Amino acid sequence: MQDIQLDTRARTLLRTLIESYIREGQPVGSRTLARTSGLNVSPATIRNVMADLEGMGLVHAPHTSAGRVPTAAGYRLFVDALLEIRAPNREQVEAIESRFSLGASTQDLLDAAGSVLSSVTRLAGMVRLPRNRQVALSQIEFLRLSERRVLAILVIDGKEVQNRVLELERDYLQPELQNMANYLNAHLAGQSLHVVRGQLLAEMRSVRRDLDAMMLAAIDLGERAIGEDDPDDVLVAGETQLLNYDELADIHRLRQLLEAFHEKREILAILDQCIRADRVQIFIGRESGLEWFEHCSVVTAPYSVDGEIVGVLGVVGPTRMSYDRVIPIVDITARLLGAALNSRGEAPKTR
Amino acid sequence: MQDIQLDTRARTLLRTLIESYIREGQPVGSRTLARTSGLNVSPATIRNVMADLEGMGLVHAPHTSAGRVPTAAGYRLFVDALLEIRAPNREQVEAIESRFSLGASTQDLLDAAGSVLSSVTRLAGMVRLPRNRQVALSQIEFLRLSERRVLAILVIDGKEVQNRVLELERDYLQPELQNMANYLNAHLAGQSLHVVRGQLLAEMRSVRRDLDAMMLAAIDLGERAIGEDDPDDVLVAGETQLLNYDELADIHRLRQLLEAFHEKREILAILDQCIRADRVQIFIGRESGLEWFEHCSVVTAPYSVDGEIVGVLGVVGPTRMSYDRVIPIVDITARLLGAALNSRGEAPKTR
DNA sequence: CATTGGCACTCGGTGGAATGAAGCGCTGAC
DNA sequence: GTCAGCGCTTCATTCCACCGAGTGCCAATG
Repeated sequence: MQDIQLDTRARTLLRTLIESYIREGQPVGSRTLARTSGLNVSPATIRNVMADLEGMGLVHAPHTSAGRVPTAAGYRLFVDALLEIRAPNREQVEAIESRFSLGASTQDLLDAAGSVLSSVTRLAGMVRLPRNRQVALSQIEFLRLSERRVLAILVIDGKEVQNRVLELERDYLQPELQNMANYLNAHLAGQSLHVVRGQLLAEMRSVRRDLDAMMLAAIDLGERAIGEDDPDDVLVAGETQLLNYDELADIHRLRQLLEAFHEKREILAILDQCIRADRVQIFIGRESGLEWFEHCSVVTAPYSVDGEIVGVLGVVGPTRMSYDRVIPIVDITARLLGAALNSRGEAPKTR
Repeated sequence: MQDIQLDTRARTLLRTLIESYIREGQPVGSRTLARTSGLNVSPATIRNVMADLEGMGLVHAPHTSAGRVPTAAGYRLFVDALLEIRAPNREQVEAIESRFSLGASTQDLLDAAGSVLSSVTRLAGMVRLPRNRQVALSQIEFLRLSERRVLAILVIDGKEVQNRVLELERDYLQPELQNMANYLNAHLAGQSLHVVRGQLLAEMRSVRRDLDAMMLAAIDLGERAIGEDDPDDVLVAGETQLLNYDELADIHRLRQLLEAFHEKREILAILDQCIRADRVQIFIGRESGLEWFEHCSVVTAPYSVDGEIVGVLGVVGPTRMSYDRVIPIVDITARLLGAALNSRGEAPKTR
């Protein structure tokens, strides 16, 4: 895959070819290209160029006498160098924005993002749930369930609530637990979860002897409550949209695809690859490393809160999706989701 | 749809026809029937009988010279009168039983039930989540989140935890909340949720003037915490199994089907119809009231805890599913799920 | 009267041939 | 380098003939 210098004409042709193929879904012949490319050349000339492009592996003829179809490499070059991103339509932006209602919970916002992606792009949407490392812990409480089981309640951002059942070695009475919670709240509330965790660990290691037994137990308990992080997960929306695309209509493949969405593990793997990138990323066909993604592409963008990337969202669809439309939508959705999550951040501090 | 008296021979023929169609998925001709029915009659005779059956609307010929295919009415008669349920295979029962691991949470058990149904029957499984009216409330706690928002924590069966955020008219301080929780726990813990609710309402109405302000507030709070029941929901598993059946392979229908599973509302409606029946129930084709169920059947069975029906589970598949295999599986799964939920019921009382 | 064998008829599916359209490669001219 | 033209390849569609499965009807039979 050495990168190849193409003259302007070849680039124009490749671009119009791909655009046409994305629109029509059928091999594009030289005559069509001659008409639509805007260049003033004859089909014969175009045929020559196409032969070159085929030699470079950018296009491919399904059979001797059919038009050309872009290859994965062709798409790659296209999105990297030839694609003109449509300026995001103002109405669309507003339409998306309106789906993120102001008072919504994190879960609602994520759901909304998934459904926006899927409905606006008519593809399958997916949202990597945010790591909650950097969300602020506003309160922690313990509740004795039974002899050795304690329910830890984490209130995050003053809104989200998480429960965890802890199995303990000895029995704690409710007043004890109350005290520990008070201690932890006094010291740690308002910090982000991973900071809290770091502090707890640090305190446990270094200043152990300076603390009385209660605080020590409190720290231990706190660490255990925070430590067992939920297994990160991914949210998928509108996978049935993919039934609309003929090239995926092979029942067998389709089943594989839908099951992958169900399992989610592989989707997760793809999204995890993107979490570092700070802008829109595109995987074409097998670039994702999954064979059954042969005819699929993935467009993702990370979203961030407080300048820190907390998750990724994106869409999956046929390789011939209209990137010019999809890319800005994914981009905007990521931004707006980030913004929505952000604006909701000022938790009313309690106590 | 007057019920029709069929002589033994006609019944035998209808049965073998349907059995054959379920196996092969293709119209059944008179010769095949003559061979497989076990009756010692010629194809010609069978043709006469088939003409009668067709007159009664039990079978139908897709075109002049094809074999016969059962109609919805035919299936109905078949499952009502002709079907011989296979005795549940002991190994299968054990296989299913083993999927309900002993210590699992309610959610896990329900998931397991869905996945068992889908994998064993190779159809789409669904489980109506149990109404939690009759599960015992073992503990209730309140946690002040911010000025007017209180988190109510319901511990059910000593295991399950439910959170609800209540928006209140005035500010309550944590000690106040603690008192109210104590009061409620003392009076109500261990009762089933709907009993609790009834008690709360009764007390509020009748003995209002005998209670001090605190208890009154406590009762109000308790009522609000319990009152907003989660919207009941349904769990769907393995809907991609349906992609295996040719008769549903029409992409368009398939999409409708999968989207229905996604939406779940219509599935819910079907399941709700079954919640009263105390045994396996079967809907064939349009009997469910949904046109797009044309070629689908639904087999359901309620499951119960403590003798009280708390939910329904079942499968959806093509009309020509093998009822003799599916029915006992659905039946057993329902029983085993009930048993598993039951054995887990003895909540360790706290406090 | 129920049963049966026979016969003509009707469809749907299959396979091959014919036709047409789309499009390419190549060549030779400008 | 560009282009028109020619011949070739391939796929898709159509048409037709044919086969097989299966029916409906009828007349014969016990």
